[in-house]
Amino acid sequence: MPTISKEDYIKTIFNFHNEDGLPVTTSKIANKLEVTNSAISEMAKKLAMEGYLDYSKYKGMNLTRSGEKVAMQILRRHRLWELFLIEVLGLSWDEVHDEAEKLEHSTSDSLIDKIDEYLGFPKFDPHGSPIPQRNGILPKIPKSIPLTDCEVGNSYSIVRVNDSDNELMAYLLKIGLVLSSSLFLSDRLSFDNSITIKLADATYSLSEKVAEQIFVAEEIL
Amino acid sequence: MPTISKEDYIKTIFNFHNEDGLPVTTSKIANKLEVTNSAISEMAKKLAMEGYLDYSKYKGMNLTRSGEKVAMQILRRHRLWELFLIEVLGLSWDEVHDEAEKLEHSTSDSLIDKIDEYLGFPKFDPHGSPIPQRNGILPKIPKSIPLTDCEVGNSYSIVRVNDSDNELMAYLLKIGLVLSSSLFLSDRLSFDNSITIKLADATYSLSEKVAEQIFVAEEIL
DNA sequence: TTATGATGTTAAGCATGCTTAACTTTGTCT
DNA sequence: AGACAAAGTTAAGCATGCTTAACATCATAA
Ligand SMILES: [Mn+2]
Ligand SMILES: [Mn+2]
Ligand SMILES: [Mn+2]
Ligand SMILES: [Mn+2]
Repeated sequence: MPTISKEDYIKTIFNFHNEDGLPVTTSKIANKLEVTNSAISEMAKKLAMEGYLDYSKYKGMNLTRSGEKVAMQILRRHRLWELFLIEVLGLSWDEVHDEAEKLEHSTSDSLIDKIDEYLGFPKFDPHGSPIPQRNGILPKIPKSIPLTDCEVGNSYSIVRVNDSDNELMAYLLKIGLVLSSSLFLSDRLSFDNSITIKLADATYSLSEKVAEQIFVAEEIL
Repeated sequence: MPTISKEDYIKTIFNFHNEDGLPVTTSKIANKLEVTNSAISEMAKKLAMEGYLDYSKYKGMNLTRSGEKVAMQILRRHRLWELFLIEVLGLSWDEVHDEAEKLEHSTSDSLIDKIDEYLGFPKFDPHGSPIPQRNGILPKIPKSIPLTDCEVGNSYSIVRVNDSDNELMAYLLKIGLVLSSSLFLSDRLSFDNSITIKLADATYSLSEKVAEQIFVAEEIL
């Protein structure tokens, strides 16, 4: 029912709210969607009018029940497409996000249900995010923390990666930092919060900004 | 590069031109796309400016080389998706056109090439229309005539069906009039040009408007 | 050949989703 | 508290792709 733009707004608001539980700010969405703050302010009014958002000026936004339902629908489409493109059509880890970003707006419920069935009703997408089920319920995610919050000297396994920048994805794929791989956190510079990690075959230094995108669980020894 | 609207305009112009070789009229496109004539006139000017059309007022439209290239691209996406949805995801004959009508605008060249490869580089879609190859070349179609031009007393096999109305498609599927099936043309009323056909299991009367959508080849006995 | 209806085009206006520029509110630091 | 910068909002305007209404051209038949 909503337009393509509105679907992307609603999805983005959900994702930010899901990160920290706080009302989502205008600037965050503007930055993510690469439009100006004023576009967000205007759209927020419309989405609130249409019942998708709770919004009061200067106070940020929260999805209503109805908005959350839309968000689940779009995330379901996005994440099932990502998995399908990798599993069935052989696209690579770093290509699927951009394709899914478009396909998520052109897929009927009946088609996405067929894809879900074809894949065997998977619970997680290729980057470790949970796939909303047909009933709108989001599978429980394994406990994980961002690499920025980890302790030097420990080993971790990759649980989830924020896939929204495909250049970053291509880099992580290249160095072998993919889902389920192990890493050892060997150092952190307090100068810039950059970290040093050991993967299977080599050692890499990652900036704080990169480390923020990577979510891990403590390795069970 | 063109917008979704423009892609649909260009595709529609190609299809009409392909039918009879004449310059395509404003009304035909307006009728097909369910917009007013004035929307077509305006868009024709823009598409001509952008180099996709030859167009002079009151004289109809023809695609340029550049317009034809776009048309091939969109038809390729549309028809490969239709086949893929049927072959891989199990959608039915009458469902795929509407899905493909949306997906054709959200599919990168690299993704559609993967689909093409997955299907084994097919030459025809599920309704008998040729699928443009990666190089933009349209496979040669088997010689066929509309059911309206057939002779009473002969047998024919179904070569192609115009799939743009999904209610009609569902009806044809229901009565077993699908690709490659045989029919015997037993009667024609000159009163309304309706025809009577015998399929494997039963006899049906089809209006002229329906018969126009069905293309057949004389059965080799 | 001229009237007439069908077909096609233009003009004005609207909704959507953006922009920039001007203005308002908020949070923070002194 | 007061000042200042950051964040957010509003106003005005633009492009796209439609609409309706008015106007232009075409085809054709008396
Ligand atoms: Mn993604
Ligand atoms: Mn999207
Ligand atoms: Mn079709
Ligand atoms: Mn389309």
